[in-house]
Amino acid sequence: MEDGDVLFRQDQPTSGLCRVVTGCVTLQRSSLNGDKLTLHRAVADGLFAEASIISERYHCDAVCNVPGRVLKISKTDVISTMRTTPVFSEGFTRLLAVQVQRYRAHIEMLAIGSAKERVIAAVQAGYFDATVTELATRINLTHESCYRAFRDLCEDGRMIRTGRGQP
Amino acid sequence: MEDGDVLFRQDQPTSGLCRVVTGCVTLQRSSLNGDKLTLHRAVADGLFAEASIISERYHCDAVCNVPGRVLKISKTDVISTMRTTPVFSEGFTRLLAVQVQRYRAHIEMLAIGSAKERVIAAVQAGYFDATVTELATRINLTHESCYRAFRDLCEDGRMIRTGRGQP
DNA sequence: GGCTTCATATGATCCAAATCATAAAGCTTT
DNA sequence: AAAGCTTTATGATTTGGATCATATGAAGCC
Repeated sequence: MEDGDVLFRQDQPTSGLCRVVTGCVTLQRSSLNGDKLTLHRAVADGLFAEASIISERYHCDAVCNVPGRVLKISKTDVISTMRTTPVFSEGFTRLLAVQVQRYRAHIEMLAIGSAKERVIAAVQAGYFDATVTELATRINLTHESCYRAFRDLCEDGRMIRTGRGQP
Repeated sequence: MEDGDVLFRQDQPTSGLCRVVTGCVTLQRSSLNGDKLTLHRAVADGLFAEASIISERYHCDAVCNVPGRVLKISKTDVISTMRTTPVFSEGFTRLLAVQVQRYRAHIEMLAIGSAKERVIAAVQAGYFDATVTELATRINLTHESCYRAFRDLCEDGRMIRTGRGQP
């Protein structure tokens, strides 16, 4: 899996769920006006496309972010394993529940009105793992506003930034 | 269960998941500055507090919206039933997966910049089931902006509103 | 009936974030 | 090393949504 590789695309029929062994995959949806929205990012040992087992079509694109390896598990395998192995069921359920909580937290973050507060919340939640532009997009801000928020927060002494190159 | 009844509160230890038989329950979180955020609304036959089986404490409040009956299922019961009854496991998983999709759709909606477009998307998604104020809060708008969006959309001929009293 | 409360609705004003513009630093690539 | 790209960064301007103010109609209550 190389950088930019598309593992599946929105509206394609679902084949099953995926496990990231190494590397990183982002799930994104393109809206009608063309701009992309990152919904989830799966890193090593993370699962994605969990919803694929219940829906017939993927509802977002999966694009490779960091080169690595991905394991595909077919839909039928998942369902049969769930029937035979309760531990797997439990683990899978737990995983989905964690996702639900994560999304809830994200929605809560998006409800924060002020850009500064939203940026702080995002950084505290560990969202700042790539570029500022990417962080900004994830929390519905322009990169300009995000840079300014960083600057102001540093000026206020609420944040200290070191080594810009690697965040 | 009467209107305004609190079924559980944020940070209380979890007891299990709940099923709405009749009535309606909203899950909401209060932020630090005191204003509430609706995360989910469960109507008849809906489950809520699914995440309770994996976390030790509730991470939001459950408040009765419309009087009715709610069934509580203990955490241990859920886990043991999952072990013995694969069909239950499957159904539960499906439910969580649906939730994940719902949240993803919601996040996507919140990414819509223009108030007018966001309101349209919300209405199309079936969010307008109560008051305008409530709809506005759910999509991170003030009720004023929401009313204006409705008015403008009607003026543009993109929407027709009838019978204001009951939406 | 009169009172309160809430949802609806709109006008006026303000402000923060978007937009537009520009530039330097860093990094690939040729 | 020069060219081309992205990321970081900030200034100037605009604008759309928030805020504040106000009014009306409907529901509930004593």
